[in-house]
Amino acid sequence: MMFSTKAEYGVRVMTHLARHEGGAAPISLASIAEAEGLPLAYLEHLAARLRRADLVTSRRGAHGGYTLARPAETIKMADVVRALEGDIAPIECISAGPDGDLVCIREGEPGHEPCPTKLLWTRVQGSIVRTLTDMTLADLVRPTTQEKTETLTV
Amino acid sequence: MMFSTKAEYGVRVMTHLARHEGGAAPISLASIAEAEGLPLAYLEHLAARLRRADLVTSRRGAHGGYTLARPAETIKMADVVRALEGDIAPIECISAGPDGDLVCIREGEPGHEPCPTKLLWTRVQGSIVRTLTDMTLADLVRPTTQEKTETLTV
DNA sequence: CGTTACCCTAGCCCGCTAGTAGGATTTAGC
DNA sequence: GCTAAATCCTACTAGCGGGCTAGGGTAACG
Repeated sequence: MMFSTKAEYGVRVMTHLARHEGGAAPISLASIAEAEGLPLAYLEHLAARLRRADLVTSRRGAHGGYTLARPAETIKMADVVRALEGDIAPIECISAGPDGDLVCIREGEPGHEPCPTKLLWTRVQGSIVRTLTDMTLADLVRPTTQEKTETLTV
Repeated sequence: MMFSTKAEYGVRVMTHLARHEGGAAPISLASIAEAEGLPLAYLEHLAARLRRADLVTSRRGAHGGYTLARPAETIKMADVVRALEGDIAPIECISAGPDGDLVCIREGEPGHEPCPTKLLWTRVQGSIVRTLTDMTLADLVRPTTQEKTETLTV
């Protein structure tokens, strides 16, 4: 398993919001929880993460709830997943340095070249991030043209 | 974090074997453990997985050890990772059905269309599997042309 | 002013990861 | 054959993170 249910549930919350966004009326978490069959108390944590990442906006009080912070077309799934799971790294040894590019933990220890495996993990990371940034929330909501056998076999 | 140290250590063992495979003499786990700075007892578990997957062959007794089961060029990294980590699925709800293609857990429950998010996870899964099957062990061992900024920024 | 919702903090349980421990078995070399 | 070097196998464990629950505080609508 690679992503936890945080990503799964959170993405489902986002798609629910995107689909039922008719008027300006916000949607309560409780109704989402019921519709999706997910525990409300847990969703609150995830909603908090989404809000802190400015992906949704909230309105408190009666008839309050959540709405998307911006149009679904402009919400990259990479941002959603990152808000929920934290940085996207396939493995501990690889992480994003301050300058933004990927570094191996033991890079710099003299005589100790970076993991020979760095090439592998950076490629995996790259392909994940690439597919995630190429998709927007709108892609998940579209009338589902169900492009079936587009994926590889395991 | 997506892959555990099982994948990391295991891949390092494989690259170590690929690089130091001069003659027919097998390489002991103890020497690998020392060279890579990894705990021997733990590597034994990983070596067992690699052996059961027919990726390495072992010789017991004095001067025993491990060798690659076949040339590095023919060893796909996807097989290595799968041997170590189990099936490659980005998330619980998606798994490989008996027929080989990906199914959503709650697919089939009537009225309940598959996760609207299935498209997302299958694409992520596809891209991971694709990069992993496109690389062989030989690619990790080559004189490392260090293709630096090929990866995306996080 | 009460109800409806979001918001925050704290904590709990369980399974898995990352090991350790200890022994049994096989082989090479003296 | 004996011994040392190695793989094999099973069992056990500490710790941590995931996946929640609990309980209260706070803003807004009617």
